[in-house]
Amino acid sequence: MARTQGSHSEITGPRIRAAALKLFAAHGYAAVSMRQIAREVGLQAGALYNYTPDKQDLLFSLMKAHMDELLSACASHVTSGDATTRLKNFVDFHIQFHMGRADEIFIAYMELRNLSPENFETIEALRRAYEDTLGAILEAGLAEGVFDVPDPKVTTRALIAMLTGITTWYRPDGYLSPADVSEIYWNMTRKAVGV
Amino acid sequence: MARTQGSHSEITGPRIRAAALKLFAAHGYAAVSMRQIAREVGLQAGALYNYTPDKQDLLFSLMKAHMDELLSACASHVTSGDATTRLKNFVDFHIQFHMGRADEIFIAYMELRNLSPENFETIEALRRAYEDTLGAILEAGLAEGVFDVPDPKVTTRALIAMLTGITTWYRPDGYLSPADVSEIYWNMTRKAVGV
DNA sequence: TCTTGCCCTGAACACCCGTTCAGTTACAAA
DNA sequence: TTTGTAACTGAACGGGTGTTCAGGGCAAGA
Repeated sequence: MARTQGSHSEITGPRIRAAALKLFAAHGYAAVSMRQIAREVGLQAGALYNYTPDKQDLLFSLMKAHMDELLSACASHVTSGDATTRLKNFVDFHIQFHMGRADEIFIAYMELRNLSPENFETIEALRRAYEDTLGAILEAGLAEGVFDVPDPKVTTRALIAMLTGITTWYRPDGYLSPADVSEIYWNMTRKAVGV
Repeated sequence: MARTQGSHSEITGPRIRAAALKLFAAHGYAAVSMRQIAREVGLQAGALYNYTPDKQDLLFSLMKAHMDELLSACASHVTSGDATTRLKNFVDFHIQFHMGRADEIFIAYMELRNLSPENFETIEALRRAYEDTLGAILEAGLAEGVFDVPDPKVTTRALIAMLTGITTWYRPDGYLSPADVSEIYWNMTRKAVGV
């Protein structure tokens, strides 16, 4: 046997990425083998190398794609308005974006240490860019004189940690709708920055 | 060669645990081999099995010890007083306790998925117990009528995520002292619960 | 219909894994 | 000084690792 019936790169490629994402999130990058990923897709391990140069790059490209999507989606949702409006937009966006992407978030935060130094630097820069959009909102609120924030950098990290924590406990079949969660977290955020 | 000079279980045991803690935190449980841990301590891999039945138990006992210490220290620091006082005590305690234990915190949150199901349940129960101490404080504040918290369970998770996030960015050689951090986070917490 | 090349298999490469154990040595108690 | 045992070595076990590659089957274009 060699090439199998109905094999197409435009189908197999995404299936490999989806399987890798799921398995990395469930068991961790180091604990998942290329053979496991291949089995999940119904291939032999060697076939994966038609789609990725190596395992490291598979992880990196998943993380990079996630961060790129995050940044561009953020840029289009959190645009103009006064600082308070933009803060609310940011909170709503962050929650909505993260809620449906538990696996991606898990990997983006947990597997940083399994990236090669250069790859780490790339992802880290994107993460900082995302943090900076919130940081800029807090600075703007300070300039407008509406926020009460002693240290915008620290507050940024505190808020992002708080908001991202949602992914660790939220379940769609729980008693809270996404809108409920958004409201609770927006109120905490709002009060924390003194609005 | 066999037994080496100055070899003592009361010395080697803690050294193995310290090495495992450091390496697990740096590279992840799955990515660290028993041979790496042994090399760090200056032993052969086989010698580790005088101190742990297997690798899984080494991880579990590190996490268990951390959680036990956390709970007992918390119980002795956050005792009596009104809800606001206990909340401040909790925040101060959490920050102070977590600041010097970056490796332990990292493992306790990141390596849960590498625990066997029974071990996971044990650690998870301890984590819930810790969360419940904060939850009880929020409930007490509600009962006293001093906190403005719509959902104590969600607020608990939000606050703990926010506070624990400190370990991901705080560096002792930075521009902020532990007291500075405590003050910033206490103010955010205080305002978030409406005091 | 024939040919080109993409997609995949299956075997192999060299190496690392957790764990076990017979054997050896340093030390403490008698 | 002798003896018992705790502490450790070094080799071995079966199996898994990421990755490469020659070769073969399938589908699309000429």
